[in-house]
Amino acid sequence: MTVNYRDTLNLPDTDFSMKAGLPRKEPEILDLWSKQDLYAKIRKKYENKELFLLHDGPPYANGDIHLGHSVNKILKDITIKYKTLSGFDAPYVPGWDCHGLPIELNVEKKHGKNSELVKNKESFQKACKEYAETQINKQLDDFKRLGVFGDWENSYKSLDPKFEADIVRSLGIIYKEGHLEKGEKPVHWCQDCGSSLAEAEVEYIDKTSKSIDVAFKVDDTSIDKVKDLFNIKEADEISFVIWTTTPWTIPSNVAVCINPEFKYSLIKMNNKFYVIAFEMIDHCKERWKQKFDVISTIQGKKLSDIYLIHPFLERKSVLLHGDHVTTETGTGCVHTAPAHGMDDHLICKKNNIDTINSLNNKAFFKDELDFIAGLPAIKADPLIVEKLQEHNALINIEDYHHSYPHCWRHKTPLIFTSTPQWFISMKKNNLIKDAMKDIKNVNWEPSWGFQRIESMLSDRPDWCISRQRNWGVPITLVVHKDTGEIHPDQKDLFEKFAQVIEKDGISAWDKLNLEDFIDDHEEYIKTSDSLDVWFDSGVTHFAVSSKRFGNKVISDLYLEGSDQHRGWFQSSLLTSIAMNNSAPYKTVLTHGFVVDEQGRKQSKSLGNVVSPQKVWDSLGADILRLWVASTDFRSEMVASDEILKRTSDQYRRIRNTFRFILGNLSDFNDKNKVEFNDQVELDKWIINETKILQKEITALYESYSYHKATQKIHNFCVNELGGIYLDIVKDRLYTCKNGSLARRSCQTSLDFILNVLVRLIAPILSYTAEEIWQTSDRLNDQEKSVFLSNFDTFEIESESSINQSEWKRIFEIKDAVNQSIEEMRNNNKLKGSLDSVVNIQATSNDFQILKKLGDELHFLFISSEAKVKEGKTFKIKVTTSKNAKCVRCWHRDLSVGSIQEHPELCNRCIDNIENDGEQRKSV
RNA sequence: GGGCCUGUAGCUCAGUUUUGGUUAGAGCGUUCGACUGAUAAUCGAGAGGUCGGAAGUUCGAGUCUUCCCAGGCCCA
Repeated sequence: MTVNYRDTLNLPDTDFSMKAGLPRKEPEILDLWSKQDLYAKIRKKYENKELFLLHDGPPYANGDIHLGHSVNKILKDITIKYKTLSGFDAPYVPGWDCHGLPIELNVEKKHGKNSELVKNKESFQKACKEYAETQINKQLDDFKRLGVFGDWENSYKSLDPKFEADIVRSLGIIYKEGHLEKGEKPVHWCQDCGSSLAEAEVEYIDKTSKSIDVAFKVDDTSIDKVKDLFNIKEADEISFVIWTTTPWTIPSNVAVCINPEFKYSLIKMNNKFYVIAFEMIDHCKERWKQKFDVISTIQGKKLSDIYLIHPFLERKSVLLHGDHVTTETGTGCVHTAPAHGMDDHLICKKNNIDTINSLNNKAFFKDELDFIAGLPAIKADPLIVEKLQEHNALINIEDYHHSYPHCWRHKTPLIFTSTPQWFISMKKNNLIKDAMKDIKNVNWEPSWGFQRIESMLSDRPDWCISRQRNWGVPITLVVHKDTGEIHPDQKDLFEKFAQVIEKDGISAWDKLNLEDFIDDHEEYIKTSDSLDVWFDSGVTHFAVSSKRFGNKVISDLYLEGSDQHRGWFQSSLLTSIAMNNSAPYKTVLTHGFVVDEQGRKQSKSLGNVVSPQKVWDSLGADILRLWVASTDFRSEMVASDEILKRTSDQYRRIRNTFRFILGNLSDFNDKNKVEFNDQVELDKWIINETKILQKEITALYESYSYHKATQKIHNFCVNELGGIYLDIVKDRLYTCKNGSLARRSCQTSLDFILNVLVRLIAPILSYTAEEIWQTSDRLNDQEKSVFLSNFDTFEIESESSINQSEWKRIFEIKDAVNQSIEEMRNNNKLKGSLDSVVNIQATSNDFQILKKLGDELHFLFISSEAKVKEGKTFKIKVTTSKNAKCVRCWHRDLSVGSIQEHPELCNRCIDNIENDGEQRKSV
């Protein structure tokens, strides 16, 4: 280029860099948000708007946050930001669950199990509290780093004395409503914890146990009856054979169950007589490796009112009927120890048979059984087996592999044993019935959430809320020291104790003197159990939502992982029904778990864990946010290096689209805006497309379909913008006269797109949206942050000479032209599309449409010339332009070389440089 | 073992309900090409799928039924 015509062009100019550098830039934006106190500003702006309450389920205050936490917080944040931009008052109060065993174990580990600090309850509680607080601070920084907006300074923590007091008050209300019950039921017990465990603390791991088949002789009082039933005369004694995998429970046996619907057979083996289920004969032969004869078979239901004798204790054991008896394995006769099994417990309760527990309240064998006295339950197995052998009651012993409950912390096998516990009863005051009814009024998202919680509720046992631990809220009950009866004033005592705890924390319970509260204090004692931590988080609707957003407020949304159908969704539901007779939420939305590319769960041992910290340090939190948003969170969410790389690609495309738009708006302001009716037709088209997009995207946000929203935004950048609009419009932006209508019309559209798009991406790409906002004065002059702006609602403009469906057809033709140009390229007939001349023969309809573009048709194809004529068929002919190339606009035109002053330029460019500039109507 | 859920191109997702219907779509990536005025960017074109598997219903199945396989959550 002899003359520097490049300077006569309007080329893009922006500080918005192509390379994002998110790991460096994001902390700066975080600082900016913090400095301008953005969250408080948002609250102020929306204080009188309609409330949208997303109530945060508290993560446990232990350990670094992992990808699952990130998914959960980001989904919540996207939702909150979308609702905010939609004009709702959508506060977010994050919280933490702070009591419980894992924290105790960490503190024990840190200070030593036998240290003075740990042994003293008060100092131990203090240490637990301090530990939890350090964990919270660490997690808090990480949650903030994700770009999550919330009231971080006023987050809720279940360790706050005020919160602890509200837990006590909640229990008080539940007590008043008649749902509390003292019971002695078998619970999972961990010998290492010295405590019963919640369902959530139990883990099933494969284990090999000793399984034994044990003979229970028929008692003298019943032998004749049994002989009659089986029609046998010669037998002196007959035994029922049971099978169990827990020999240590034999001393607690009080019954043997059979299924009345099954058939039972009398068999003769080694000259002795036994009864087993008919269906289990082959199974037993195989397991026992014995031959035996079947003497006779009768229906199970005939075997009633029969007593057996315990194999080595002087005690009778009764034969019971039960539907829970199956023919899956064993003998069809089930050893029943109500102290150590839920089915056993229930069937004995039904038949009014007392529980006998040979374990003491620490799950060691009581003194009365001298051969095993003082042993922990499972350790007694070999001695029990020996004892059975001595009494000729052991038919068979073998290894048995099964999935067995283990402690989630210790990974050691649990036992099931009865201890005195406090329960929230499901039936006593219709709690479960009311809950089952109310879940029908909740919107479960996805809809199968309903089936899930329904089936879980329908078979759930009473809720054991007692824990024999130290780091937890005390069950502030006062009971009679002899009878165990609850004090008559208990209803009022809850509030009194709550006030003490609110002032001095949970340690105050151990220190307070009953004489300060009741007159008959000498007759009563304080209970020492603490509350199940699930109770703590279960009452956040009371301790947090009700307190901050109005009494008995019902949250719009609970949003947690699908595991919470058994956890928090349920504990919240049950306490809320018990306290307020209503579910605490209107909608429950669940997300799946994070898995690796093979669909397996992420675990340290598999080495497939993606750390969120690494992601935001290397790629940026916005990439993590985009990954969360672009994944269908309703099922498992796959995370891997490749997927994050794809996500970065997607991000770059969106970023570069903004960069291009920002670059071409550097000289644009409100005064330059062109009225819609005066705009070039193509610019009108993209404005309408953008409005349609906005409508679609907000609808997708509304239905939590973030992955579809993300895809649509990206596709818009790629297809409508990159592939069509921006590509075509470049010519006009760069080459038209600076202040010309042709150029300003286009900038008006770009400005519109920018305004709409930056808001649409803000809930997801929060950092980038803010960076864009801060880069552009046009945006920044509206509000100081994108999050102080709102979505607008738009009407589709119809004052266009070419409507949207005609444009659709035009772009189909453009696709066809592209293919023809490509063919020419492949044949080396031309290189760039500006080398081409396009001739179209179109049928009537197409002709009428294309004609509307007039002389500007070639700009549509980015060719140097284009003509259309009417014909019977549709044909495209692409030829190579013979004309010289204009060095400024790169179009090939006949006029190039014909003007003396500018021999390298075309007429159009000269017009744009020296005269009024060209006119554009359509393209 | 049971309940609920998932399985469509290398990757992320549409399409599966109310309505079973021509050659199953998109974007990314990949390959080839163009441009060098969005440049570690952008534009164009191409390749890529026995819709987890099998059987069945039907004139016709990604879509309906049954079974199986792999995986997830929760339980036992």
